Amino acid sequence: MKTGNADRMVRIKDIAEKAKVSTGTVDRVLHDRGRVADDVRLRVLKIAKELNYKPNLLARALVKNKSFRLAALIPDPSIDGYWQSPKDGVEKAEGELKQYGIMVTQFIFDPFDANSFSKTADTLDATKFDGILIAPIFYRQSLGYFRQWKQKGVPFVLFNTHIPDYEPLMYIGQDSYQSGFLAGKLLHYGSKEKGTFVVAHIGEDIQNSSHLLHKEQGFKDYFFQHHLEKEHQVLPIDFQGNSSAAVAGQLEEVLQKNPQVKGIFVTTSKANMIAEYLHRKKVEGICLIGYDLIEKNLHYLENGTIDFLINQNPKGQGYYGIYALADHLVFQKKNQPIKYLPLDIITKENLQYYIDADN
Amino acid sequence: MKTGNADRMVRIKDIAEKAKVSTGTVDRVLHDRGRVADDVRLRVLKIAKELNYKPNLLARALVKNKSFRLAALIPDPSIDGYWQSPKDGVEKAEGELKQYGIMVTQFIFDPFDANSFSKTADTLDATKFDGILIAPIFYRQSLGYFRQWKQKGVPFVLFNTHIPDYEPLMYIGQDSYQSGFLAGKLLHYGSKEKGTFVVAHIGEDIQNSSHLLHKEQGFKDYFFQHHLEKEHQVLPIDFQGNSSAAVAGQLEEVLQKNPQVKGIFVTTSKANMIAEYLHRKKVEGICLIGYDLIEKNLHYLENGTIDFLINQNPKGQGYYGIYALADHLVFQKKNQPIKYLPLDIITKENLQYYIDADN
DNA sequence: TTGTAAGCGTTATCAC
DNA sequence: GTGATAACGCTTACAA
Repeated sequence: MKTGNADRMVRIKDIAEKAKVSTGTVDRVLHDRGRVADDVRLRVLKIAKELNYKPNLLARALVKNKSFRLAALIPDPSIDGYWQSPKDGVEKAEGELKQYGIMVTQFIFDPFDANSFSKTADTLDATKFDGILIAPIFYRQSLGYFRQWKQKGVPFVLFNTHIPDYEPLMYIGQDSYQSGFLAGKLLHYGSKEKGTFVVAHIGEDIQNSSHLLHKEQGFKDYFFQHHLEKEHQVLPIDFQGNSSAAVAGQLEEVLQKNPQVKGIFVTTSKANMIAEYLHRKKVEGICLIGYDLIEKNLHYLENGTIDFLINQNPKGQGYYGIYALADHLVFQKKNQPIKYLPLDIITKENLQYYIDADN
Repeated sequence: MKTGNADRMVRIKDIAEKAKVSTGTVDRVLHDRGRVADDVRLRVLKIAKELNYKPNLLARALVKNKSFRLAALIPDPSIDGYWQSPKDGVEKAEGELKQYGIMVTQFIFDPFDANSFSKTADTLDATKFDGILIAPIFYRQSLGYFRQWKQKGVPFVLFNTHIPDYEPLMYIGQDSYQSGFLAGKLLHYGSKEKGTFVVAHIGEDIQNSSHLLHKEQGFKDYFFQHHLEKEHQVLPIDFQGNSSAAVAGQLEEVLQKNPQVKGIFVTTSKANMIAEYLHRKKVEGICLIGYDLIEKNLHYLENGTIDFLINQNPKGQGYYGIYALADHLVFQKKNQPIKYLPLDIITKENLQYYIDADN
């Protein structure tokens, strides 16, 4: 039977009394604001440590009572529905943090247009914000802004895509390579006999999207590390075009040439396009794995055409992103530099717990 | 481009001014403390609503500065390692909430001894606590305490096992039935040819553990609902005894009698006992699914003997349990009555994200 | 029935 | 360099 430490919280006042100085002095020491004699400084520091002083975040936030303006640069969900979730997460966090003075302004750009990204980022006057959350899906274009923000001392948090240059306050998101590796496991588990697995890249500029290649590499490495290259051929394919019809045409051809295809791993959130074909043609015996719990995918997950979806908790990315900034600004907690969100394996049977309102 | 609402938070003082009364009166109205004229009451209420007043939780918690004593009734992790995680979760939450005056006293009992449970619960003087978190794994024995606590007005939160009688403040945990259903899916996906699936109950008094039966039922229903009863036989077995040796002996017999066993679903956290046998005997072609990320299971997950573990986020159960009480007591937020935690599917390849320090 | 004022722990602004 | 003191928004004695 263990009891939590019952002693009252140590306050600045306690330190002050013990050090025979005023609270103001203690505060200056604790915050390194200078203008304090060296011996006093050391004494206060020592006592603070002895007493294991922990600031009362409540009181701090209360007195600061400053409002913080955050900017969130998010791709347009009406163009790519995937981004609805991070947006929801941002708004959820905003709602919860409003009482701490957090206000979020959203800057929405076209995820398929690097220009739109730049233009939107240009309208964001960094001097007007205390922190920035951004999905830097265009690497080259992002760098310049990072440099500016760093210079101006505006902290920024990355989500979805990691760009370590210029040291963001934090990165929140996925481990692409490992998710591909996981997809390898899931397809192999479901289809152990000899066969071919297709890695389908759909509707993205592969050259500019290194995370898709990471996924592919992880997938290949699964079979490589398990010495399965002989039995299981991996066949990466770039599907051109963004319509179901275009994908269907190319897929038909692939399947004709490779009748021994046992599984398909879609590296983007477009698994529904493959599923549409498989379902319509009543193709059996091909396992299908994709990413992301978007509406269209869920439909095929529920009717059994898609076996698994790997979920990157996109809502959580937006949510924790805003929280990371708030923790930094309001509570002055320090953040870990990287937070990888779990690779959730979603199937029809456990889906409900991942789309519940408050996740 | 959408901007968060910029207006300053409405304070009690604002309402008071508008209603031409003092803050004290507003406070009394808002907290239903009576002693206030009816017309004033209505006026204040109306204005509060108009202004969309939301109390500043920070300030409230700060001034209350009351310490809350919570009791946590948890099974002994040194007897069943599973309980280490909820215990960790409780302690993590305690650490974070200490500054809000939350103190937790742990009451540890033997999970295999209903008597120990009762004795431990007896030592818990409910009048000394402001809230109770409990894993009520003994149904009959729990009821009496619930009744007492309800009577004394001490809020209690359940985790791991749901007992809706006497309306706990909240239940946090798993959906047993659905997890069995999920296990059915996973085994079937990995082994589609004709065969037998064993449902293994290990080391628990089945009659007293209705959740094990719920798991079994969910598992069976998966095959039933997919019209697979003809191809896939489900064979429930109660393994007697708690040692690996005992389990191995019984398992050997089962496998001899049923050479067509394609998968085993262990309804407890003891999958490692089955795995130990399969691994030692180098049995191939049997998929194995169990519960819970305990040390022994992880070993066999990592060497590939266990294919999947279903994780109920046990740490989260302890963590959210304490938080639920804190939200209620400190912040006076209202809780939802049930929080089902996701059924996480864990495999070797995504394990790392679920055992990371801060999950 | 209502108003006033002290105080929660921290920060920030003064005056010394 | 240092110490007093007023705020932040809310609760709660206590006074009126």
